[in-house]
Amino acid sequence: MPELPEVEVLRRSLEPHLVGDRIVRVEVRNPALREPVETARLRRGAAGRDVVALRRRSKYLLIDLAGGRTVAVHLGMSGRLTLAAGEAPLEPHEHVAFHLRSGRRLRLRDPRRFGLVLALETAAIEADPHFAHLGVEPLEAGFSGEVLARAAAGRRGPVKAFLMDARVVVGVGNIYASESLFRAGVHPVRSVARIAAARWDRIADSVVAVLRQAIAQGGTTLNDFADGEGRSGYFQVSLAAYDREGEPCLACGGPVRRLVQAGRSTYYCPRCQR
DNA sequence: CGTAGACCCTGCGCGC
DNA sequence: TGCGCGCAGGGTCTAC
Repeated sequence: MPELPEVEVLRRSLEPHLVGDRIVRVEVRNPALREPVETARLRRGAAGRDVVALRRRSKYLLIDLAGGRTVAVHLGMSGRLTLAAGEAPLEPHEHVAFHLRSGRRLRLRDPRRFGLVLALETAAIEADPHFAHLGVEPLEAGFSGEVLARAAAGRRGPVKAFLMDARVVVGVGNIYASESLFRAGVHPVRSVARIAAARWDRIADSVVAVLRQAIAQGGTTLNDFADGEGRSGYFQVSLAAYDREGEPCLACGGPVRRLVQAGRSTYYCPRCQR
C-alpha cells in the first residue's frame, strides 16, 4: 500500500481528527511486527498524552505528543491505519490500537506484519537508527537533479535501484520508481554512471510531479475516510507504467514491458525510455 | 564499497 | 470448486 504519497495522504486525512485528542490507552494485541513492539515503552510514551501534530518523514507517520514524545508508525507492505468508533468490532490483524479520549480508536491493521510502531523522543528522532541514514525528502526544498547527480557520483548500478535507495532520496518505492522513470524517459536499467546533468534534472522533476499527482489523486478519493471505515481510493491512482505489462504505452502505443530488478518488478516502455 | 538474493509474513488471483 | 504457485506497494541482513 504505502509509498510516500499514501503516507502523506494518510497524514493529511488523520491530522484534523487527531490533533487535540488524547491517547488514553494503548492496546497491543500482537507485538510481532517487523520489530517487536515495545509495549511498555509505547504505553509510557503515549498513554495520557495529547496529540499535538502529525508529521511525515520518509514513509513513517510521526504522531507528535505532548511532553516531547512521538509515536512513529511504518505501514510496511500491508499496513493500514484507520480511525474507528471505539466500539467498532475488531478487524482481522488489528495488532495495535490507540484508544482516544473522544471515544474513538486509531487502529493498525497489518496482515503481513512488516510494519513498525516505535515510541521515540521527539528531539531524538533524527538520531534514531531508523531515521539516521535517511536522505533528502523529495517534496521539500533541497531536492534537485543536482542532488541526485552528486549522490550518484562514483556509484554504479541501475538507476531504478538508486531511486529506491532511501539513503539518497526517501519515499520512492517500487511503484513510483517505475512511474518516475517512465515520465522522465529514462530506462530503468541504465547505470547511474551514464546519466548526464540534464537527465538528472528531468528525473528529479518527474519524481516530484509523480508524487504530487499521486497525493492529489489520493486526496480526492479519501472523502469517506473520516467515517472510520478506512475505505480509500489508493488503487484509483492512475498509473502510466506500473502493472501495465502488455498494455499500450500511453505515449507511443507500444507494449509496456516488465522486468525484474533485485527481485522487484519494473515496468517500462522500451521505446520511450532510453 | 556496492549489489544481488534471501528473508520476514499473510492473502489473493491465476492457471490447472 | 479446489489447490498449488507466484506474486505483492516495505526494509534489513548476509554473501559475494
